[in-house]
Amino acid sequence: MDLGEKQIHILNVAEKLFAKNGFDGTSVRQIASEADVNIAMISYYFGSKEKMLEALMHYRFEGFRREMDKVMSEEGDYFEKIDHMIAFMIKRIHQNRYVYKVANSEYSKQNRQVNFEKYVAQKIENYKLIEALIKRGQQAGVFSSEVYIPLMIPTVVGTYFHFYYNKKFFMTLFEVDKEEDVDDFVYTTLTAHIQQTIKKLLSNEN
Amino acid sequence: MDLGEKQIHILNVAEKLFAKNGFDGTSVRQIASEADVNIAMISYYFGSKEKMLEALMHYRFEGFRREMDKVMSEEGDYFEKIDHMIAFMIKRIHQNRYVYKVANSEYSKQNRQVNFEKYVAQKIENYKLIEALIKRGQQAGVFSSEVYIPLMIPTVVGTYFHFYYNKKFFMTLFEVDKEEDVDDFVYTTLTAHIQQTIKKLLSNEN
Amino acid sequence: MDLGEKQIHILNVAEKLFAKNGFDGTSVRQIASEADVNIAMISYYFGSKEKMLEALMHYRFEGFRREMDKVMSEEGDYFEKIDHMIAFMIKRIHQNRYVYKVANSEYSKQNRQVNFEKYVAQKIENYKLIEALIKRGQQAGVFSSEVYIPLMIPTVVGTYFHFYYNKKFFMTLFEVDKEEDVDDFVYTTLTAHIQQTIKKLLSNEN
Amino acid sequence: MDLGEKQIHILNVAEKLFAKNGFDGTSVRQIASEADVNIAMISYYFGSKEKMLEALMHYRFEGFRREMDKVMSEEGDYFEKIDHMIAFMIKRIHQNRYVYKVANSEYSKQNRQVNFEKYVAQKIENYKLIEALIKRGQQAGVFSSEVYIPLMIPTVVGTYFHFYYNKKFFMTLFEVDKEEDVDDFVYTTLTAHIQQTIKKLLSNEN
DNA sequence: AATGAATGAGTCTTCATTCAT
DNA sequence: GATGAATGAAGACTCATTCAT
Repeated sequence: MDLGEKQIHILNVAEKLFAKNGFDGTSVRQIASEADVNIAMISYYFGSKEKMLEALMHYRFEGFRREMDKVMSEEGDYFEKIDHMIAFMIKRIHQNRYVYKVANSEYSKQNRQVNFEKYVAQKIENYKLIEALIKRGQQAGVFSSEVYIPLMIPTVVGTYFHFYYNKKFFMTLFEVDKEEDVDDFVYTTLTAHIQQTIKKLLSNEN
Repeated sequence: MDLGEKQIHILNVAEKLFAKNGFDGTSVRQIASEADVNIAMISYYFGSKEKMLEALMHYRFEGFRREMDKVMSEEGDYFEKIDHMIAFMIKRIHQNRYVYKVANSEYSKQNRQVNFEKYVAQKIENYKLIEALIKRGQQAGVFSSEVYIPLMIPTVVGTYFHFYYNKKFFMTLFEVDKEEDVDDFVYTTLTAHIQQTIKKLLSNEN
Repeated sequence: MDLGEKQIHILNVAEKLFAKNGFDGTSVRQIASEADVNIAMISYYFGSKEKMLEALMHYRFEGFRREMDKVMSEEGDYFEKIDHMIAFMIKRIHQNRYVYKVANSEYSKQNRQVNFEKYVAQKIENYKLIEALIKRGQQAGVFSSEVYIPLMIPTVVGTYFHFYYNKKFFMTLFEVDKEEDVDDFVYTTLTAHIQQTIKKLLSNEN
Repeated sequence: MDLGEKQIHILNVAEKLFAKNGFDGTSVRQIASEADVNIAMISYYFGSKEKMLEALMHYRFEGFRREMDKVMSEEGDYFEKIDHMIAFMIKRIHQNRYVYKVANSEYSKQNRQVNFEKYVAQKIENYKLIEALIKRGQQAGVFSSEVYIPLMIPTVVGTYFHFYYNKKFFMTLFEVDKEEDVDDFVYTTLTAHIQQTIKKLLSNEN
């Protein structure tokens, strides 16, 4: 599906509303009104509310694997590669946090009418990339072998999300008042924390 | 608010439906029908859908702090205390995973009509408990000081949730087919992973 | 029906709420809550919401005819009798304005479930009293004969009600600000206006 | 707001139902069903039940002042002008008696959600027209000065309404059986009664 | 290609009343 | 005599989608 300017505008509006009020909590009326577009356009362009979310996810997630591949092939030792990888993941997720939020939420529902096939396929591909890196590091004797590789994803990604969903709470603890400084905090302190956590976990010494 | 048997029954039904279909995705009709109760009872007992969620959260979260306090005062060295604490947290959260899911989801919404004051107050209390333990460990020279204490919560809790929201995916990687074995996995492997992660992070050697 | 203290209390509360929000606009819940009485009591005491209104009307309208009879037998010439009668009517109606308001409103509805038999019977009796007085005056040659006797009731009563329903508007025109001064205005100026109107209408000179 | 054919149809249906059963006593379901229109159309066209009433009032009251102005500028002496004015007012009000009934009823409620600003503004304008006429008559020495001008409105309008709300009763007294003859009665006898009343009140002789 | 009107199913909540105690 | 729990019907309104143009 090739997206026109108007479609993209609608997706941007929808993304923000979904993040603010949830998928169910956002009506197509709201989206149409905020995007200054006729209500019928959503069905017209995307077919349905659900398919609009699919289009949004595709639009945002596209290119993740390719870029991550590139990042991981940058020169550096294994720990540096981990650093790059985590920094990239957090940055990418943070930039697309709105879609991820809706995606996570809808994905975990049972009788979902949203099609997550592509989303899952991408998850698998990304996991394989990470697994491959760690296994190579283990074979090289740099990384500890006593580690649950699949569970490192939840630690990286889950740390970010639990922080972000409760950012008000945590930013108070760090005495960060301004909303604008959150981005900064994510790219510096939070990223550093996750990198430190994973690297220590992978380290051989204990 | 003291809950009668019927109220508790309704809350149990609501909890599962909320977890399955989301708060907005669940109608009071559905709840009433599944609980085999007249629709009007929800308003009668709880006042509104939102207040029912508040009642549910109160019902489930009550006692957390007291129990956690108890767990942390069990004998053992600092690392054992961390082990106990994490095991307790994961167990408690896993048992109440349904409410936590709804709570997290609704909490992160903007124009929410659900009152989260108690929920937030509890978060703070729990955090203080953890912070106190770690600071004592640091003063005793057992724990590393180069650590972002507040961010350890997201690492513990976020790891669990991101695992659980995507359990289908991760259980495939661990070749666990049966739904019943998930509980087991959470209490053994996942708990071990989180304990290992946090303990390595807190360790002085690196 | 003999009314206990509690019943009367409920009727007083109901009366005010009906006047404020209309009969349909007032729920038995509201009445029960404001009267600090169990909801079931309304049905228990009166049978239904409608029958409660009937009880209220009976309670308030009782004695009207007897008193009016007495007023009209006071000594004085025919015009003085008219003065006394109008003053009495306005006073009585003003005192019971709340019930009259509901009664009027409900009475004019079509598919009403409220029984207005007694109310109508009383109307007729009152009319006969007035008619008799005027006819006597006409026979005595004091009152004009070119007058529609039945239509004088609407002129007396209607003037009061249209004034009262729009009291805010008219009190502004008379530069009366305080709500408390309305009673005074009704008993002096408004009563005088109606008396003047009817007496001129009945006068023989023109 | 420009009204289409369907909107006007809905308003006509609503008007009659409101008059019959009151505003609260009429459900949008009823209106929609009687007007053979989907329920959602009421919200779609008017926004809400309350706003529908506002639209109805606007639709019916529009043009009153302009027409009344015209009527009052017809040639004739002061008393003839009063005759014309009263005849016009009664005719206009009688034609729109349904809306007036609801408007009066809702206007006198306390916590009303209906916006009556325009309605009140119109009341004031109409009053000024009447006041001006009477004052000119007084200055010309034709009308008595011992008269409460603002209270003449309640006498004109209130007489009509109290008659109409109790038309069954009064028509019995006049031995008018057929509903169709009521219109006639209003335009002849009732109008004559009101004209006579007001003119006698304004006359200098007494 | 794009739209405003229209739809029917669905939302939560409140209603007056009754029932068992 | 009095009550709190419970009921089924109805309340106004909003939903995502479709249709005729």
